[in-house]
Amino acid sequence: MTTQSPGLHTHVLDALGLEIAAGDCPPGRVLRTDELAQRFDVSRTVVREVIRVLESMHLVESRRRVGVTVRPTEEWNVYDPQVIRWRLAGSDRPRQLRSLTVLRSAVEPVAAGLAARHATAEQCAALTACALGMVATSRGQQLEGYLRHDIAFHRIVLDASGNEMFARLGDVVAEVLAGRTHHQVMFEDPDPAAVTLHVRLAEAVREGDAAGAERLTKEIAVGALHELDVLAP
Amino acid sequence: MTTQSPGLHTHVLDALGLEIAAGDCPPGRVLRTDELAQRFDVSRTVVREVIRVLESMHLVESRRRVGVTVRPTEEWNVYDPQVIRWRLAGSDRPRQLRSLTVLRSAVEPVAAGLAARHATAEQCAALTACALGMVATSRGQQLEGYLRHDIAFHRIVLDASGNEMFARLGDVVAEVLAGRTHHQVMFEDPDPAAVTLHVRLAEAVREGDAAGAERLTKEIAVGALHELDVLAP
DNA sequence: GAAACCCATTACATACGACTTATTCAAGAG
DNA sequence: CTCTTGAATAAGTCGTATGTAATGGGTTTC
Repeated sequence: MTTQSPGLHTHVLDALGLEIAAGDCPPGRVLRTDELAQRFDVSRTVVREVIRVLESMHLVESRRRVGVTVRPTEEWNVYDPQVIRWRLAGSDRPRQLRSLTVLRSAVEPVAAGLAARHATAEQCAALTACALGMVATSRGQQLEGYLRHDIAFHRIVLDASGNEMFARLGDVVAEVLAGRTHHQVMFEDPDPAAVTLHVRLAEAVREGDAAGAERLTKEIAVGALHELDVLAP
Repeated sequence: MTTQSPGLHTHVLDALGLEIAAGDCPPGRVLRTDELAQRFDVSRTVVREVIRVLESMHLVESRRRVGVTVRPTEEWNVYDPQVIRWRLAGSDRPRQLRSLTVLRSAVEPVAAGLAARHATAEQCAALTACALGMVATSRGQQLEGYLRHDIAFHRIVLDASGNEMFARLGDVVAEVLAGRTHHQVMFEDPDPAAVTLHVRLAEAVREGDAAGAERLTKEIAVGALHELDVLAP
């Protein structure tokens, strides 16, 4: 998905991005383009393009005569899906999941309220279908299927809000849900209460009940946060 | 601030980014690296680095034999501060301001609630100072000074929330506030009610009143949305 | 005549080497 | 001790050459 083509550029970018996001290169560390070219066995051209991309993500800063310095975490473009993926693959994945879940708890209720007002008939139908799919896969170790419906559900709500900033968080939410499912052991079936909440949320949106949709989404978010508290220190 | 050095790369990137964000290059339009190199009178190397950066922002897609195609708006990384700046400079600035203000109305109340719980003494002091600064500049055509305090105020709240995703929205909020102030005619003094709300919000955070902070921030957001409704169609 | 196959064209992808420029650091002059 | 100056350094820029994949047309085949 991310690596559309196994090009040289993509490979080096991913490797470097992962290293930096994982903290292997602490802030202030300087990288030399020549060294990187040698290390990855690519030309300086490719390295420079990668550096430029990392620079646009504010992960590094390139200055003459000094080299490429890793910037402190607070300056990274943490909303870049690529950066999110790199960080979720690293060691502080729990902290990252918590930050993102708190963000979800702020955004999704408002988005759901807007969705209740603006959702089209097609979106309502799709939402109900996803909720049904979640019910159908909620028992019997079908976590992968459940995850797929869960992701689609939240993406539709964000899209239906009619706000493009919300809509573009669909990828972020997908990463969070996938990360949560794949992180913890997959022996447990999803929380039945959460399934019920999703079904009722689909109803609320269909009926245009903005306040109800917002409240139900808040409950879902609280459940997600609580789940994190239980499973992560 | 953004353009630290008037390098060739930065110049071309800004020019192309602005063009695309402004919609001068509609989605599907193909650009040729050779043409761009000629147009900007730079080498293909520079153009390719720029293209790579635009590609990482999902503004364009580069494919062999076909060229660099502009991607549809829905796929852009609209949380990239650079993209936000480009779009705010373009023609659909009102729409953009509305989207971002709705995002603020979702995020900032929750952030304020968290800030009331986690703010340090220094942050509380700085918040109060900003509120005082807003009061001091709220009359007599001192909009620039008011804006500076307003931006600092919201940035502190987002920082004090302790959530890095919220904290990183400080730049976005700054762009929105600056865009709003510089967009509308600057003859009018800021809304006195908004000033009062900020003062009370600083108090609520200092007293650790999370619910109050959240409610006050919601009121500020409602005011901002209403202001947009009045000034933009 | 339609579908499958092949090949030449095209524009990006990668590489390499030369030169430029800004920045730093240190040595030397005042 | 401060300021100036200059040498060293690593990124910035450029031009060119070659690799590579996707497209479009032409040919073959059934």
